[in-house]
Amino acid sequence: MVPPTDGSCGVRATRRAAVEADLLEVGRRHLAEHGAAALSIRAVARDLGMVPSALFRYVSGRDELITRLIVAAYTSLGESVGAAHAAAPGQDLAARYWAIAHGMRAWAVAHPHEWALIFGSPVPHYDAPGEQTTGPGTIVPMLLVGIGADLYAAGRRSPKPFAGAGTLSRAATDHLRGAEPGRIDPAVLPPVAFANGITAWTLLVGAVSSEVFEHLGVNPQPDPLFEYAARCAEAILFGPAPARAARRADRRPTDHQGAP
Amino acid sequence: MVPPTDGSCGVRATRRAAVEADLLEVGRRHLAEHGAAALSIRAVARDLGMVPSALFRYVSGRDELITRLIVAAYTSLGESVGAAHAAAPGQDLAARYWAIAHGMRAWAVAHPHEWALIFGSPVPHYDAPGEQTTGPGTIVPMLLVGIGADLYAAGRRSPKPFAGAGTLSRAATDHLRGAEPGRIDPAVLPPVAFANGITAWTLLVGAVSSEVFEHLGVNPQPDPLFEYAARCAEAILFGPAPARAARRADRRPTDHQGAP
DNA sequence: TGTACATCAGTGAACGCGCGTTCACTGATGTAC
DNA sequence: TGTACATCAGTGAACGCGCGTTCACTGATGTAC
Repeated sequence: MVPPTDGSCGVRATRRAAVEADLLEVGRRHLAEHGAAALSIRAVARDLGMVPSALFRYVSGRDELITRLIVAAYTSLGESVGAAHAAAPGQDLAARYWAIAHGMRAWAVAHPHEWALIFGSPVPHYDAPGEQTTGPGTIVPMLLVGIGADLYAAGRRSPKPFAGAGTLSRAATDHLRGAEPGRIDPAVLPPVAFANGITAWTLLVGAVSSEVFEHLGVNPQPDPLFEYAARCAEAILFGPAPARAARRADRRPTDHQGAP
Repeated sequence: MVPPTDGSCGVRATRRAAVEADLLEVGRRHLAEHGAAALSIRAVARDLGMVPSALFRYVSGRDELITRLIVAAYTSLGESVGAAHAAAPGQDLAARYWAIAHGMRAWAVAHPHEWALIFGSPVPHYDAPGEQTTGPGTIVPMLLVGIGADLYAAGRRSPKPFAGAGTLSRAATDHLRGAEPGRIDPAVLPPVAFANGITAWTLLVGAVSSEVFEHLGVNPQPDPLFEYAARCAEAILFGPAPARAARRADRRPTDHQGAP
């Protein structure tokens, strides 16, 4: 038997990988149960059956644990929504949009505290390291912008809901566009398409947050409110086309509305 | 000199009122500096030059202090936006809308932690008493809905951006409409107008939160992005009218855009 | 006007708690020869 | 194959901290007679 010198297997490496996974898993559970501000190394260690100081073998401190959980949350959201988006037929831009909208909401309802971690107020006493979180954080908005780009590239619609949109500063969007170089070709993406994608994203995030955080009080029947907001976001992304939107709106309810 | 028996003046009443005011003021400052989760009775007492236990004469505990700050924040936002809204000419519905939109953003930028308190993730270990916060929390969205109602009452436009909007459940909106009985006459407010007001509100909150919480990273030039989102919200509220919106968009930048 | 009592604001000490992080240590796993 | 050493995971005690809340108390303010 050849002993592996790279440490990729062996008892130590295996155990370490297992503990690393457990650590994230338990961290996520604590997040879900107590929220981010209450996340404590000691409590996580307790649940792992370890002494608190042992965690410092895996994590440099509380902040790094939070950072990992933020990245994990963004990644989880991105994978979940990305899978739904990929399952939609590529040519049906509206279907791709609705896969994203409903995917976002479904993930948020299933992981409210993780949603709060990434879209709620910043965690106190924690400075987000932008370079680590910006990438995974832009996955979903870029999917929306991508739809706008495909729309534009196909020449099917020039997304110009507002004449004044041309004044939208490039500076305001370039740092986002540059977050994941190569994913979207700037040549086929006019600022207006970009702005529409981001604004649709903003409305969707707002609608989901409103529901998850109960901004409007406890809503006994949240489905119609979200569906309506999502339809407005669709109109923002695709440009104003009342006839098409109306047709879609009449078709949707049977497909997508939640339980009675 | 007639001694007042109602306790409305006198040394004690005067001092008590002063301390009550100081308490809220210091609480607000701590909120602004450290955030809601880190708000502590001991720290506030320190800043008031008091011993921690003294605060229990004014507040039953930490939760009540937070509740008061939440109500104060909602009220401050409502008064600030309400004043801007009232300053706009009543017949110019668009001007009223833009007063609200810019008022919200200005207040949020000036009070980011208070914005986070009411629109960010729920404060850990704190259960919001709905009955106290629902009222002040609906002031601003009701202003927007009010514009929709005026629009409808004036017969200037029937706000029906989506044919499917009729399916919007009354159940989902009635508990909101009932939050402040009498403020808006349900007879002149069809569900669609209500939904448009709430959705515009949702987008505005999302846009402001995106800026304040830096969801998209640090944006070096946030003005155009917000203006764009706000214009989309305007279209949601007023119904799709590209020509009018375009005219408005061309006029706005000089009136409303922020500092160069 | 004066006196006796009630109310109340604020003190200071103490309670038990959980927190993040450090440090020297033990014992198991891996490695070089 | 066997031995000596290095690496590393996890222990257990301890550090100093701030927290919310309680309690008996002092002294000032208000009130009734």
